[in-house]
Amino acid sequence: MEPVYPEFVPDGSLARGEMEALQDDIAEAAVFEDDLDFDPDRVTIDRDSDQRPLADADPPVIAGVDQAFLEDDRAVSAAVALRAGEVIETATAVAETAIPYIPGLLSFREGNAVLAALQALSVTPDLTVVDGSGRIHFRQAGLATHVGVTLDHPTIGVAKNLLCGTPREPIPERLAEGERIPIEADEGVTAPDGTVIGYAYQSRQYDSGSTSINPLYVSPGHRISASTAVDVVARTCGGYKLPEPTRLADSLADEAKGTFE
DNA sequence: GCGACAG
DNA sequence: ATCTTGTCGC
Repeated sequence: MEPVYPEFVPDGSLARGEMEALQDDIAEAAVFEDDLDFDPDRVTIDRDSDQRPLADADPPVIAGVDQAFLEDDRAVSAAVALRAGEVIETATAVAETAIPYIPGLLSFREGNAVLAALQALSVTPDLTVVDGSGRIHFRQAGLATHVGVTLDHPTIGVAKNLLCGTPREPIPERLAEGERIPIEADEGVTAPDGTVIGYAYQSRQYDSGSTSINPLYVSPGHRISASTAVDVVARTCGGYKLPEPTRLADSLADEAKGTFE
């Protein structure tokens, strides 16, 4: 995979206003509806789902990317590609973090590392799960959207915290596993008020007890709708809070740090 | 001026 | 994100 729109490749030397203007352009080019080359219902991490003799096609390849940071100004990005829960390829890459972490401008800090890791993959995933937000972003151009549009590749953003937007209903202390609550655009988002820009999704929950797990915040990156994005994430979670592609990329990024030190 | 803010 | 051992609760 390589950039289809080089003009969207994150440039950390831009002025803040220019970065935000670029995000507006990216949001304009983003497609927040299903435009996939595979059937999302065929997404699975069940290794045995492919044992049917007459399966008409291979399950789609889903990739996950995550970053870890070196002590200098470099980010290590790891990409893991899976087909039916089977790791078929991994790749890592490093890139400079031109700017510090600034809410709303994350893609200008980590975007190049992500693009480098995805380019290092020889396989072209059918969809990539990115750590961070997609459409749940002030200008509807979070890391997942920025990367997806730049590559014109289907992406989903999975964040552990909500950046902006308003839950349709207050998030309870404890959500049951599988529950999803729409996140709607408000005054702080450049989308019509009430637009569903993502979902709070409870990927895992303890059966009972005092402690509970927080939900994930899933949003479309590019070429997928908010509801399909949650469905896909639900299909890739296997007993852990994070979807398998992201979880594996997370640990790989940590291991890879030693390689670039 | 205050508050809120992915990783 | 990152610094970090044990520890409380499934």
